[in-house]
Amino acid sequence: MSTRKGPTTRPPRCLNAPSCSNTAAASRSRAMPRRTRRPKSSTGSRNRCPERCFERSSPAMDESTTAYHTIAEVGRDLDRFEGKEVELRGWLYNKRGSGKIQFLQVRDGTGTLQVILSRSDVDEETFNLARGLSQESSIIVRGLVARDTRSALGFELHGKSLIQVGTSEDYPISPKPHGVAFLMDRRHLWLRSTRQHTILRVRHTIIKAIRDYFDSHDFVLIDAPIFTPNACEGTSTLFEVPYFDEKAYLTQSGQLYMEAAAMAHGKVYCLGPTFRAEKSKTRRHLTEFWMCEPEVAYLDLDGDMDLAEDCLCYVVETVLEKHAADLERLGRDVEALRRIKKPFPRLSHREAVDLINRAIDDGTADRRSAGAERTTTESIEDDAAQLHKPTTKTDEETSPKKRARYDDDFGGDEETILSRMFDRPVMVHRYPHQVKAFYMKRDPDDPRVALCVDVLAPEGYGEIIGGAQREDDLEKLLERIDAHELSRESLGWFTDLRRYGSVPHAGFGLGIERTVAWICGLHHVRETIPFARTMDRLKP
RNA sequence: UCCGGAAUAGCUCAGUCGGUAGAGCGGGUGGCUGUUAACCACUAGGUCGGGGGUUCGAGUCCCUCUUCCGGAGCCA
Repeated sequence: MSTRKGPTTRPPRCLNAPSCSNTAAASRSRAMPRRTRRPKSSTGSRNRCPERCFERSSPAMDESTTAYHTIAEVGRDLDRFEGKEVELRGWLYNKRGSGKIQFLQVRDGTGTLQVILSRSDVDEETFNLARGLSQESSIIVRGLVARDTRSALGFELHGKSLIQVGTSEDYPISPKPHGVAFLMDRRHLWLRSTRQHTILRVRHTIIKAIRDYFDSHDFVLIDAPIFTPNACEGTSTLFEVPYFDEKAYLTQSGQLYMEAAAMAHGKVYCLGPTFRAEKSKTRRHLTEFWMCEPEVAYLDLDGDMDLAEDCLCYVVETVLEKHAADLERLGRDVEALRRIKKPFPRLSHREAVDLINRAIDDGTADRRSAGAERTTTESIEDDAAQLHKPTTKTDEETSPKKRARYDDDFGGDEETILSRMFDRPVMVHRYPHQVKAFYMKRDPDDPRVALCVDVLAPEGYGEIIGGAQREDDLEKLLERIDAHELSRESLGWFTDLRRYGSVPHAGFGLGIERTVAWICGLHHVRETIPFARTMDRLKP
């Protein structure tokens, strides 16, 4: 929907264009919106729709002083709008009132505003229409903008007229807490709830910040394919799909393609969906998730860590600038986010293992998982209710003391312990090579480890970035391919990159959903993506 | 796949020792001119997840299946 500032200057367009183009039957069959008050207008005959649909009588369609605005627009420029009449188009979020006054909470996508309808200000038909509105009815309201300290936004609207555009009967998500399964089944509606609305707006900002960061550092966006002929990393389970007469797989990483692109453009990144068919059932796993993967020619591991650190700081800073109040409302400890500043601690895997084991021995290891103190329920209001819910107990006093090992990857527990020791992301580098992907370069100073890095978000959130310097030597790469029992032939294009002007290069993959969960302080990644795909959820 | 937990009104839940089913919210009706998850009164709403068993009697005990939730492994 277009938004206009100031009075309408171009001819208004019928919102309902398809059904207005003289398809009388279609138009008649749809519920005729109830219009209760014809706004005074002397030029109402212009732009009339040939059918008797509501657009022609909508206040917006008349050339009056009232223009259509969003709640955000009004809030941004309150000095200009105060005392002016505006029109809002949105949905009824909640309603309270008496026989003489009605308080409508109207959301329009940009915000939620209270509209007051007094019996003394409007005609009876309008007042009764307001009284009878149900949750999520779509409505168009006109009224005067007024400052008021009783409003959370600092202003409200004194309604003068009201049109119901669409009805909404038995809206399932009532303004009370619901269970996760119930809400996930109705994710298409849950998106409208304040909390979910806020989270997806923060997600938008995070993705935009990531793109802005790379764009402003001379990176080129290169889109990686979704269909791939073979496993990129060989370890994870892939989704297999028929591809004409052969089999294809949904990509689990754009990484290899980014290596090719980096040899063409120097600095590149991709940002797209990734698919893993692993049967993971945890709060940090999805079968379909989004990843940003930068790749840079002539970059070594230290440079790669610099890049990851700088990028994350920019993203956090940007989110804090735009969403500090939103994060507060989500229950996020904003001060903890403000501490996310360079430099991030850098530990070798070996040092990290020692640190973890010392903590386990001292009994200071904190295994609680991130966000565990909160339960996942939701009301349509901000999650004040959630914060008052009884805490769930998650301390695992009985958990066996499993010590970290030099020759093995971290488990979730170890990651959690480590990430709780620092107030900013931790970069753990040089993991044992045998637990890492074939394309990672071995450390020339210690062939037991790979030149790789995992960035663990603090507060128990764990891994949000995995990166590495890539093996640029043809012979060594071929050895790795054989050792991992991958096909030299199908990776021929990839090994070509080492035949024709190979250079040191590095990159990483940043998980969008885990980053959103961390920044928003969420318990589970399923709330960070509009329509989560998990092991046992493909709907809606 | 493995280990735990759960399933009762549209939703969130309670239901004691095995004795014929409860609340709040939501819906409906009425009341209230500044409400903030509004409030007050009245009202409708149930195959207690499916199947089997024990018992005079099962929401409650046992077996089984299904679904969901949490966790592990793997990973971003």
